[in-house]
This record gives sequence, C-alpha cells and structure tokens, in this order.
Amino acid sequence: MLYLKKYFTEGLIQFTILLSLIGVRVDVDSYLNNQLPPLREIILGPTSAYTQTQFHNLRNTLDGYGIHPKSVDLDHFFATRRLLNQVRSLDHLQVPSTEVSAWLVHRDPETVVSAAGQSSPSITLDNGGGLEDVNSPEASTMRGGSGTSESTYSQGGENSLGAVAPEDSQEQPGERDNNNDDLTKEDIDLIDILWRQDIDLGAGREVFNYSSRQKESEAEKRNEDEKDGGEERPESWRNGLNLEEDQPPAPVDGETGESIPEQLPSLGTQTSLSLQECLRLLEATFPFGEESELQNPVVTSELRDTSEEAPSTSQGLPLLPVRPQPEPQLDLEQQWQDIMAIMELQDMEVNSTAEGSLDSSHATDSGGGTGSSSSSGGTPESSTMGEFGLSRSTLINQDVSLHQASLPSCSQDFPTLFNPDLDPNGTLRPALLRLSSSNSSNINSTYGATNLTGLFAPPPLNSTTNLTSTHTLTDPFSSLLEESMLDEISLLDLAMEEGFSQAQASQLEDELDSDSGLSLDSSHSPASPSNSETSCSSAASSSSTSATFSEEGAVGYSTDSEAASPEMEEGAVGGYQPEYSKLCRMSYQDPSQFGSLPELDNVNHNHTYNLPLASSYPDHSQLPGSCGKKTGRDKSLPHQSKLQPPREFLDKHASRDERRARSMKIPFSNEKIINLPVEEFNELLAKHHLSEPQLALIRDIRRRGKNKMAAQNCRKRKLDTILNLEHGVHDLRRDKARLLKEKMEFLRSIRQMKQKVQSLYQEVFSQLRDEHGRPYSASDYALQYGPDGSVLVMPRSLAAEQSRKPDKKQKDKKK
DNA sequence: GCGAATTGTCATTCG
DNA sequence: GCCGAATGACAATTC
Repeated sequence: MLYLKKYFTEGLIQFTILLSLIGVRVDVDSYLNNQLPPLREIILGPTSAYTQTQFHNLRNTLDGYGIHPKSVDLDHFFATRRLLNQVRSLDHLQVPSTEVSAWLVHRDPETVVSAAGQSSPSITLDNGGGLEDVNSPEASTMRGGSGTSESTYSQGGENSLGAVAPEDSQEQPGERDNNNDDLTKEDIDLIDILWRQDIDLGAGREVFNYSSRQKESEAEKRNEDEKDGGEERPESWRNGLNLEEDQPPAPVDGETGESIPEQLPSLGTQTSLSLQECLRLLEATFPFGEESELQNPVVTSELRDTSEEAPSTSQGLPLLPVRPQPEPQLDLEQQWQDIMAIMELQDMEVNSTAEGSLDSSHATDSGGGTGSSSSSGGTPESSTMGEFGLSRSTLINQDVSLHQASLPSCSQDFPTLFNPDLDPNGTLRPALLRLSSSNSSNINSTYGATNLTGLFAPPPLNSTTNLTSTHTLTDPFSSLLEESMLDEISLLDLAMEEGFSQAQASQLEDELDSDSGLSLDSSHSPASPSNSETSCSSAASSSSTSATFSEEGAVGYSTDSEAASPEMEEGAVGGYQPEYSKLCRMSYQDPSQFGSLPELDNVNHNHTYNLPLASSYPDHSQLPGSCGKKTGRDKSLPHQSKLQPPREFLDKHASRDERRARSMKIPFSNEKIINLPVEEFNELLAKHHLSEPQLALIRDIRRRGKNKMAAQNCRKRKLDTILNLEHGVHDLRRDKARLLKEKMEFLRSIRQMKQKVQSLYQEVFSQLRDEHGRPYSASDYALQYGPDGSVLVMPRSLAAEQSRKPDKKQKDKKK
C-alpha cells in the first residue's frame, strides 16, 4: 500500500511538475491535500517549506485565496501577501532574525568543510534551485550565467538554507565530501518514511539530522561533481526532475552527482520534489533547527571567530546551536531559565557585548558581502541578499520558535512572512515588521554565549545590535526603571530618615536577638503582669518552698501557708527568733539558690520582696554563713551584742516589726501574723490572751507586712510591665528592621528584573527589521505591549499617544 | 557625703 | 463596713 500510494503521488507530482515546466498550470493540491503537502509548497521550495505552520496547514492560502505558484500574478500575490503579513505583524511581537551573512563571511575553510559535511544545505539548495528554476527560468538562467557574482535571493536562500548551489559548489570546491554512498535507496526510503512518520508524531531532530546529512552529503557530492563538470543549476534541477530515471540505479548522477532522488523515497522517485518535500517536512517539523542544523557547523565556527573578535548579540543569536534542541519549546524554556540564571552574571557585560555585537553585526552586514563571496560573492548588496536568503530560512525557524516561545498567536504569521522570500525576482523580502530573533540557536547563543542582558533594550538606529542599548531604553521600561529607582531611593531615604539603614536594621536585628540591657532577664520576664502574679502565686502555693515565701516571697499571693503554720507557730512559740527571717531572707538572695525558682529569676537585683522569709523556717543551719548583709541599724542595737552568736546574728537582721514583736513578747511569728487568713488569724489571736498593745502591734505588723508584700508585688508588676513594654518595643523595632530589609531585597530584585527586561527589550528590538531588512530606529519606534500580551512595534509618537490615553483615563477615574 | 537604688511604710483607693 | 489588694508617696536603708 505504501509503495502504491507513493508511486501514485509521485507520479502525479512528476506529471504536475512537467506540466508546470511547459507552462501548463495544474493545481494538484486539491488532489493531494490529504496525503501530500500542497504542491505549491513543494514548488515554492524551501521558503514555504520552512514554515512550520504551513506544514500543519498544508494549504498555503492567503485568506482563502489560493494562488498557483507559477501564476503570472505571482508578484502581485507575493506583494499582497507581504502587505498582509505586515499588517498582521503589527499586532505581534516579531523577533528579527539574525543575518547569516556574517557567518559566511567569517567562516573558515575548515569550518565550512565541517559544516558542509554535517549540514544538509545541499538538499535545500536543490530544492530552492529547482523551485526557482521552475518558477522563473529566467532566474535560473541568471544564476547559471551570473554564477557566483549573482547572489539572488534564491541563491541566498539556498546558501542560507545550507543548500549547495552549483555556484556554491564552485566557490567551495573541495569543502564537501560525499557521505552518501553508504546508503542504498531502500535504506534512504525507509529512513525517510520513518522520518516522516516521526515528523507526524513530532519527530525528534536526530532523524532529521540524519536525513539532512545524507542530503547534504549528496548535495555536496553533487556540488563537487558540478565543480568538476561546471554544471549549471538548471541542469542540476532538471536532473533532479529526471531523477526518476536515475532512481532505479539510485546512484549519484554523473553530471550533477545527485543522489538526492534516492533520499526522497517517501514522496516518490522525484529527487527535487522529494527533497523539497522532505525539506518542507523537516522544516515544518523542526522550525528551529533545520536551518540551524544545516548551518550550525558554520554558525558555530563563525561564532568562535566572531566571538573572539567581538562578541555581538546579533551574531551570537544566529549562532545559537539549534541542533541540540530536540524540542523547541522545551529548549526555549530551558534557554530562558539559563538566560535568567546567566543574566545576573552578565548584566554588567551587556553594554559592552551589545556594542561588540553591533560592530560585528555591521561587519557582518558590510563584510558579509565580501565574506560571502564564497557563497554568493558579488557586491555587499548581493551578499546581503544572499545573507537574507540564508537567514531567511533560519529566520523563519527562528521566528517560529521565538514566536512560540513568547507570542503563541503569531505562529501563523510566519508562513506568510516567509512567502515574500520566495519572490521570484530573487529579491529578499523580509517581512515588514518581523521579530526575527534568529533561530532558537540564536536564542541560545544570545542567552548563552552572549549576554541576555541586552534584551529588550531598544536597538540602535541602524544597527542590528544594541549599540545604543544603554541609553536608548524604550519608554516603558526606562520609565519603569526610573520609577523603581526613584522609589527605591525614596525608600532608602525614608529608611535613613527613620534611622533604619540596612546596616542599622541588621544591627538592630542582632541587638534585638540579644537580651535586653536590663539587669533583669527579659527572656524570663512574664509575658504580662498578670502572668507574673500568677507565677508568684503559684509558686507560693505550689510547694513547701512557698512556705518559705510565706512572709514576703509569697506575699499576698499565697493563701495556703497554713501547712507551714503549725511549724511556724511552734517555732514562734518555742522561740521566736525574728532574726532568722531576715537572715534567711538574705541568704536567699544568693542567685544560685533561686535558680530553681523560675518566678524569681525575674528579679536579679537586690530586691528581697520575693524572697522567702526565713522566720517560718527556723533552720539554724542556714543562718551563719550567709548573713552579713544586714548591718547598720541592727548593729547599733545594744542588746544584740549580748545575744549569743546565733541570736545576736538573728537580732541584727531582724526587722523593726520583728524586733518590736520580740520586744513585746508576741508569741507567734510575724510571718504568721501577716500571712494567716483572717479567720485563722482571729482564732490565733483568740487563743492567746494578748494585751491591747500587743494586739495593736500584731495588727500593725500584719497590716505593714501585707502592705509591704503588696508594695513588692506592685513594684514587681510595675517592673514587669515596663519590661514587657520594652520587649514589645524591641519586637516592633525588629519587625520594622526585618520589613525594611525585605523591602530592600524586593527593591533590589525589582531592579534586577527591570534590568533584565530592559536588556531583553533591547535585544528584541535590535533584531527587528523592516521590510527592507533594516533595523528599526530606537528613536522612532518602540515596542508596545498590549493588554493581551501582544507586542507591537509602533512609532514612538503613536505609542506615546496611547500611553497618554490610559493615563488620562486613570486620572479621570481618580477624579 | 551624696546620689541612686532598694525597701519599707503610710495613706488611699478599689473591688 | 471590712478585708485585701493596689498604688502613690515618703522615708529609711544600702551601695
């Protein structure tokens, strides 16, 4: 079945071609639409074939209006198409394609050899040549006659496509080696079939490379043969047409050395047609890479050369190796990621690189003619033509890829844009507004080899590179950048005014991390006064230790000191020693002893109101060593000297109330007097028959004691409140510093992003080309970003008007 | 001896 | 009205 179909279609194609050659217009597309790509595309050759969208659309119609490639109105058709493309391109961001001419100029014989050997340009050339010949025999004759000097678009296209034109072959005689001999026709056919299947399935590029290599090798071989035989292109093309005759043997044509027919089995025996078809399919399948693949070797070599001389973004872009990219979109993503990663590192290099690229681009443009002499020779014009032709194919792919990457909706425009290239006159017709960002490889090179930082900067007026990138920022980005910078500056000023410079903020943060300068450990301070109270109360009531606080430490908070009361009573009764309370209290001032008491950690100073009163614990063993603090008035007491060492010592440190109570022979301790509940206290008083002075003293002691504890608690709460407030202030300051720091970081990131956008803008704009292939003036044109994500190239005046309108609207809204 | 800090006390208020 | 807590004010004490 496959063969039957193949032969059938091939026969039709051949027949159609023959008819077309003799001037009979036959539209086979209508018959072969479903099975084969439109014949028109085949006839149109590489140009149309390079368009991926065409591959999908199969019909290269102009808004439903189809035109036969050989129609007399072809010029009109192309003109109309070009105009339409221009109109369409207005609402799409088009990446200008880099010009291949530079590579041709710089390529070294070695590189050329490698390129020729690896790339599949020869195939393309065959196609292009065939097409052109078919379309305009005159052109073909011109080529043949002009030979090297004439660098028509077709030639350029062929060259650019990597096709090896006879002239090229002549120009570059020994460069191409034929690798084709190894493969038989069946193998090639099988490969081609598989390749086409893969294409339908989104074939990998490797297959294409392989076939392209074969084609290339064949083309090279043919070129060599041509060199030897001096055969003109028309002949070769005819040979291609007549390949069917050669197919059975499938050997290389003696004259042209074309083994091409063998390579195009799927389409049929037709060499040229099959080649074109293959190319078309390949191009459609590999919008990015086909051209680049073909040209990559040269490109890479060129890259090296150019990079050494002057790293130019423009050159770098085209040079980008597309081959390694199996999937364009994925590659783009990866490229973008890489770009983003690299951008920061290369930000500083953008300007210099842009200039270098500009220079190189100029060299390419001007020198391209000279350098391209090998391929097209002739004047710079012609070389440029050829360059365009070369770049065309690449450009198309590039456009597609780039377009897909950033502007999905624009994909359809590329085919249309591409058609102008097919102008039979051989003049290269770049799309009016085209973002020909070189091919994917270009992107790679741009981002990888060269700086991406230059992207989005408006291109220099007449240069494809970013000569004036730095100072010719487009309005949108420059304005944004300025605003951001101003904002940042203002923020910085504000921060400075507030005394929060970045360094200060960080310093403050460090300071805040540390403990407050207060003697009290803020970290241990209760969260709130209430907490402190609760902690105190809990501590007082929680354990026996709380009993030690019964007099002062637990002050007021502990109501359950009753457990200790019996002992206290006994102690008081058995021998009231007020000294102990004070002494023990002082002994508790030892921080080590309070370490286990969290609630006491808050107080590191000399305040004793939290300390337990030793009077409740007449543990004499604790007395001696630690008391010495109380002096002064206690020492002055005369009777203390009479006391024995413990009593004397205790008496020294006894409080006034304690001394009074002792002097008044109060039978119980002050602690009990103070801390006992009212009922118990009343009971206690009732148990003992006390005189009025004693009762009054006891009540005063209780009152003062309670008031003292209350005062201590009050002070403590007050202190805690202060500490909490201080802590809150610290927290707020730290938060402020952190926020300020984050703000700085955000501003910095915004600035970096704006720089990146600026560079991208410059890069894109620098690659824009008008219909004449000239770069747009950054002073006259600017990229305008639509709300829907589209990017348009429009005059600055118009862009300014549009930008004013929204502002007015906003103002109106505000009003 | 002075000043600051600490502590105790008083008076008052409030719940 | 009493009690206890809280608090301001003052004084005494300590360093």
